[in-house]
Amino acid sequence: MLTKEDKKQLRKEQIMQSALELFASNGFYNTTIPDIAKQLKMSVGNMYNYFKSKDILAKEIISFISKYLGMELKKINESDTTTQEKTRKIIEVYFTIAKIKPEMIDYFLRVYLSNREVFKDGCEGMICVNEFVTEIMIYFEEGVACGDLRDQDFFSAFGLFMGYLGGMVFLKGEDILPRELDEYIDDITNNIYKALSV
Amino acid sequence: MLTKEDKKQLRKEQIMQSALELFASNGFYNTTIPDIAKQLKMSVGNMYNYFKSKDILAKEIISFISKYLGMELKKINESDTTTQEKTRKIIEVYFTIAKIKPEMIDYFLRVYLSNREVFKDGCEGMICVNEFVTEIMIYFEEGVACGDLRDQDFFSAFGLFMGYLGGMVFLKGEDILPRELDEYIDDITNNIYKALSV
Amino acid sequence: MLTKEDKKQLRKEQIMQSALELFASNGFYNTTIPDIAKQLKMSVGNMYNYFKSKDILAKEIISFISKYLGMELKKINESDTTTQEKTRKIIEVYFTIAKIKPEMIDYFLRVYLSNREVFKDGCEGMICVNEFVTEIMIYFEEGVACGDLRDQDFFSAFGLFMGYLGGMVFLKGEDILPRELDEYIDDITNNIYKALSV
Amino acid sequence: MLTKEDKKQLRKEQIMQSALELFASNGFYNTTIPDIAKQLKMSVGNMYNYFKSKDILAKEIISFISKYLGMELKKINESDTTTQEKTRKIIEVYFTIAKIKPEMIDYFLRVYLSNREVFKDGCEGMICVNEFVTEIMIYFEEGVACGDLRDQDFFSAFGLFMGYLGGMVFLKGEDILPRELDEYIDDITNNIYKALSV
DNA sequence: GATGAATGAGCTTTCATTCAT
DNA sequence: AATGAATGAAAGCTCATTCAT
Repeated sequence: MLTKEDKKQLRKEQIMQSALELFASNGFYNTTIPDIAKQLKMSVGNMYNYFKSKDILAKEIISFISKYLGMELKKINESDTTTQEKTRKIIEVYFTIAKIKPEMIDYFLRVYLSNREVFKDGCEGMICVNEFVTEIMIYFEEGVACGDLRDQDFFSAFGLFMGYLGGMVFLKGEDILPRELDEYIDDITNNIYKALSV
Repeated sequence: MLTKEDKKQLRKEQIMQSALELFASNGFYNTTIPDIAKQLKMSVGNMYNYFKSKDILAKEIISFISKYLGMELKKINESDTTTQEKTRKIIEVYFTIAKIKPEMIDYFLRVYLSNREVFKDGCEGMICVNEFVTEIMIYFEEGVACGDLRDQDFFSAFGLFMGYLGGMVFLKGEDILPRELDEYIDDITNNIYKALSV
Repeated sequence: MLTKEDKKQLRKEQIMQSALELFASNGFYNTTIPDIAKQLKMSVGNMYNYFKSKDILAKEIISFISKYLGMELKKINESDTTTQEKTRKIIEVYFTIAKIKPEMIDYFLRVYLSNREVFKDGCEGMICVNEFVTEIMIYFEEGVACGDLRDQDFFSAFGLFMGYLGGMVFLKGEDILPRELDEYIDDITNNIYKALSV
Repeated sequence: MLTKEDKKQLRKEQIMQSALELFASNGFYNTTIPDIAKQLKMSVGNMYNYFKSKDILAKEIISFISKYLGMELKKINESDTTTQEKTRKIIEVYFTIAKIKPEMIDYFLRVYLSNREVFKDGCEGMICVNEFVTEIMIYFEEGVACGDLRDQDFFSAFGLFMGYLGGMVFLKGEDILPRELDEYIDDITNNIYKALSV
């Protein structure tokens, strides 16, 4: 049977999931605590038994997402393939999540990146997206180590990779892309690999 | 001497400049009309003689920025150089603006891209950033036409270019980049050109 | 003991009563939500937990009044008397209410009838004063049925009856009437009955 | 040629006419001075050269209307006909004005009667509708004098007459009347005359 | 833990009126 | 007389958070 702790953790995750969806689709400032409570059929007051403030809720969500994305990337990093194949896999995973759990990527782009003031205290630098960034770093460093990727400043590579993918998902979200994200995978893999490889 | 029309236009631009700075540094929802008015030493009510609503103000600002950036890019497109050199110039201009008028790029990234609900009516698709996007399109198509760039989906190239640059400026803004933006210009030019060239 | 529902309903009625008084004496546009809240020693925000908007509050009040007046008239309609006596009773009831609960009649005349734009959505036609008008209709039709009243267009009779009574209360409110309303009952009964009877 | 005085008076009347229309159709509080100025293609500031305040403008308008209605009634009073015929004529005139210059009657009902606070200072009692009321009084007293009308309290008769007519126009305005106002003239004349005659 | 009424500061917007030109 | 920018107080409404139950 579930312990009290477990039950509380479960409830917290339910709240985070609901909040994640609402924040991602309506934005941080256009989502109210009552909105979240209503979606959960929970009282406003009780929400505060789980998260002391709206900001804290937002921060816990981004950590949660970072862990989730990090885990997915870890699988790729640990797989036994070429750097090129890993590059493609990362893009595929990113786009797949953008398709089946769009709220996650949207949260990343439209809540976390867009409202830095909310994350100022407690998520300085990349603290709250640490797991995710770490895996990208591993991907890059291993690529360099095995001689596939050029040895350049990590952030230069990171900006390229993540800026590019984020940009594409954003364009898709804005209904500006003429084709499905999947259909760009070849092009993008190609572009990124050409850019990063030796 | 200035006509009444001119004076009004001037005042509008002063308001836009002040609002631009405040929106860019504090975010759209954390900047209030009284904040803007106070910075201008103007009454709240009078602000509404120039812009009928906060949203409209935000929209006029993004159009203004788009025109400004578009103009800068136009100069590059019209210059007589190689595509590679143009690529570098675009990056330089982008980073220069990010340095001397950081509020412009910040507004782009943190207000325009981040609060789409505000720009929903009137800035659908890329209407309000039309001038800017158009110049990137020209850069790309001319590069393809003269055989320098690979002929791929425009958005795939656009996402790479703009996602990358935006990502770098963002990282800089977050104080995550270990070096100055300028110092990345070589790497980035290299990466982008490798990605896009034939 | 009172259930939560009951308590909420009670509070709603307290708010309606306060608002009714203020609207009736100061007018709809000269009564602010803070005014109402202050009279109730309640916070502005909390008011909105009971009524989603000032307009909705105004509409619920008129329905409330209509029901109250309708009930009073119903008693008369159901009493076993002559049409002439009923006519007098209606006038008496109307004037009595105008004396002991003047805010009700005033609300009717000075808020409901005077600010139609407020009641446009949701109170079209006579929806919100349905109960009241229905009883007048019953009075009239029964009077016709039993041969006491002339069979004429209902609205012609309604306009006479209600316009007349409203007009008198209005004149009283303006301090124009030289005598008390009660003292006009004979005259008015006489005039109306002469006008409507066969 | 027009003197300065005349020109000013003319302009004042133009303003009053525009304001009358706007007040009557949108209500006093929903009509702004800029609204009126715009309709007149005149500047806001200049409006204040003609009327020192919005309230004063409203008061001058009601006096203007009262004079106009008084004049029309005077013609009837001075005509050589029976009281019954005069009664009908008054109703006809009232309904005719309600049809061809609806803003006048609407102003009376929806601005003057409905926003007493505006007319408190300067239009106490019936000062500002004096000309109009006087003619009704003359109609009534002559009717009594010549033995056609019962000698009752004037206000009892006035309330009946004006309450009735006002009520009918109001019902028409609300689109509640099933027939045209004209078609009620017989009924109403009949009802009023039965009520008032000996 | 759970409820939701209560608070109150703060937001965007409006508008009668004034005043420099 | 004419303009319209400027003022500033005030309105309706929202919402994160608290607290009595």
